[in-house]
Amino acid sequence: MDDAKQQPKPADSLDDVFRALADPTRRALLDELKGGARTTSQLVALFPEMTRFGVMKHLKVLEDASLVLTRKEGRLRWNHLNAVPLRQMYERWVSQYEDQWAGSLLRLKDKIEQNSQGE
Amino acid sequence: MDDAKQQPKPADSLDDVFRALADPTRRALLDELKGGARTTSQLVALFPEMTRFGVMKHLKVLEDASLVLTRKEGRLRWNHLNAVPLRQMYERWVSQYEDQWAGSLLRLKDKIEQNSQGE
DNA sequence: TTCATATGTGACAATACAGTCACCTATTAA
DNA sequence: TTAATAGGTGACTGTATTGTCACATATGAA
Repeated sequence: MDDAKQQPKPADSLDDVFRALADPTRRALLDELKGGARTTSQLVALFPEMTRFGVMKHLKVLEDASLVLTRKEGRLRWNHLNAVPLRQMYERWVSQYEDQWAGSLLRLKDKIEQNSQGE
Repeated sequence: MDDAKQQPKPADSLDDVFRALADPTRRALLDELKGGARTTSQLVALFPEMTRFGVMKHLKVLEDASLVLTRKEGRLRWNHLNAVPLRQMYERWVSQYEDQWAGSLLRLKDKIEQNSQGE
């Protein structure tokens, strides 16, 4: 009876962030940016299996989600990783109390797998 | 020439987790589970805009991603939230050093928005 | 056993998304 | 100015995903 029946998705506040992270190519882009800022062309060169437009579209999705911040310098565009949305996403379900044990479990796991702390 | 040309996605290790979190309904399910374990029927009752099968399919995706752990008790299935994959996902891009400032920025943001720590 | 409740599953339709094409603008060097 | 490089965009197609149906299994109560 109400006309709001075709509402396709609830879409919470961090929707852009989650959708951006759903694609493995975009995650790989963030992996590259973790090492430092990159220009768009540098990123394109790192993904030869995809066209330039494909990479740029992914960058736009990441930028819309504020996961990537950009700064123009002449005709170059430097892409930076922004960790704040990642933190917000994480804290949505993990309170600072639970944080303790989740972090502990992971550190234990890492310790077991690495079995040494060199490097 | 090689027959491995149709590989559709890179798909890193946490792929299931990211894909599971991409859907707002699944995130809403996790929101409910943050308050404590729920049976499948309880969750179905909380989402009247979707069929039972829809909810169960989402639960299966979450379970495959280890974001939800289940325990059977008679004919009830209790669904629990598991925060470990969330932590892994977060730590992929945020080292423990960066963790400092990202967390600080967020706490600052919360402080500004709440403007009181009363609660 | 019989019935009701809670859960599990294969096949299907509508929609959303990833990736591509061709074409365009802006900055730098000669 | 001309040429080369870096970046930007609308429209299209194949595939993946979401949400639905009907049907099936398992546990608990009467």
